[in-house]
Amino acid sequence: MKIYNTMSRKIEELVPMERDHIRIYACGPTVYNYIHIGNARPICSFDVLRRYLKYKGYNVTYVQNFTDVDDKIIRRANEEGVSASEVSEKYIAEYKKDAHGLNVMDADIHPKVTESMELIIDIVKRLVDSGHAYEKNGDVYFRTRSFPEYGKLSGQPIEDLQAGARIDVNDIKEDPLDFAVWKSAKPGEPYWDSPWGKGRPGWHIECSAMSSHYLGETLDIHCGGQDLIFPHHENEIAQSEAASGKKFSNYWMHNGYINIDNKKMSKSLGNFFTVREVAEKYGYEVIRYMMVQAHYRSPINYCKELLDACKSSLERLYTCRDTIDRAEAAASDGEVTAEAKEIFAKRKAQFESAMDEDLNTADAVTALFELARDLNKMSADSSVSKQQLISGAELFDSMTDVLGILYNRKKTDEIPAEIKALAEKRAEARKAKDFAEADRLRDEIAALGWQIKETRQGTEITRL
RNA sequence: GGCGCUAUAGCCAAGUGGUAAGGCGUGGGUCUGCAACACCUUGAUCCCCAGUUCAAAUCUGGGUGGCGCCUCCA
Repeated sequence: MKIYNTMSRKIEELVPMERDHIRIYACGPTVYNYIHIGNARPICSFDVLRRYLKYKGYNVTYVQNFTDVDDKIIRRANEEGVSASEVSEKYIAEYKKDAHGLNVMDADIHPKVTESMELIIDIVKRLVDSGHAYEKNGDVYFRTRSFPEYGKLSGQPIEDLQAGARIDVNDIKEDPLDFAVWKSAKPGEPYWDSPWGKGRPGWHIECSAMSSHYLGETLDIHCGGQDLIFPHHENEIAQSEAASGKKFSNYWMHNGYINIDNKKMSKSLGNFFTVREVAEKYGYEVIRYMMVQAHYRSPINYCKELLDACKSSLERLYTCRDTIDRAEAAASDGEVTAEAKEIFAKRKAQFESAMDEDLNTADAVTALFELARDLNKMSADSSVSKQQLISGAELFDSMTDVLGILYNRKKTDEIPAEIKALAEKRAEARKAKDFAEADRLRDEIAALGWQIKETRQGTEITRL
């Protein structure tokens, strides 16, 4: 399989360090608010990566941190008059609700900054000892010029960075390019004891510390949003490689943005929609589908029209899947025809070659829709065998599992006796060709929250 | 100013030099009491100009438009 490596700016063959094992580190959220749609993108995109690697038979170790100490968290805590940890704990829980709603698997390890202080202090110590960092007034700064390759991920020559940099008023630093790896505690802030006094970690150092601890000094893949390329990932590379002397990550993957009116959605611009509010209107799965229907590196322009289209597309897939089940229940035993085998093999190959090419989920979705059409036709064919439908459904399910969609299939809920009675009355009315009465009963059933419709395999009653 | 991304139908969106997937929507049709679903069908000289080539959405050069990053950000 191939993936686009931001470091080389090329699509490369993915070669793991260990043959069957892939170690992935994904930058997780700073937990000071509900996540917005833009935050949901890397979560979903890299969940698909993980699912596909597993589908391919790899053992995946996936680590995603929670940044639970940070200026924004502290500010929020002060605004609300609660402790920083109350804020972070609350939003970690809310994050998990959203992630689960989006059908995102939990990471194998979800380290928190507050629980990783020893690791962080240790790496800062090593950087100070080796001369890559220095302490000033209780702060510790990374000496950026001590890492000559600085800028290699973002493609920013170090001189241009300096020229274009927003001027930092902090004149404590030796060089404006230097960045904090440890910050001394200001009054009222949470702090930890360190060799440099009471303080807390800078933003970038946590990922260096946690990733190497859980995954080793060299990662297979490091992922995150495009806006993390600079400075976050650039700084991680500098710190990690300066500390270990080894390559930090073999591959770098970055997802594209979600835009609103063609402008980047971000918390700082305030033009964001939370996952929560969109999910209330459309359901989580429409969001998930929206992520998957485009390629992960392309921008997505978020709008109502897109959500509506995604919702309809998803319904088509659900209808197909339900139709297969009904047809299967009605079908009799028999062979999978050679023609069907050929169709299934073709769709499978189509799906895999799309996914192998830098996770082209847009093309993978095409394979899924074409399979859906094939299966709709088979389901309508009265001579189709049970085995053939089962085999098709298995393929269909394996694709939707990789994409992480169709996870809300309605269980055949128990139909209340009241509804059953009304449905029966309607069936009699239809038999007697009293269609006005039949339609009235259908409306009555709908008013009670149930939907009744005719299918090729008979009348079906589902919850609205 | 530096670095980079992008331009494909009404909308969304793939596309690996050989003559444009898929989805949504629209119009038409088949099926069904109706509806819904499904199936068939309806649609693009691929932003502009030049070049390379037997052949360009695809490669090269030059425009134009849109977007992002350049120490808060997914």
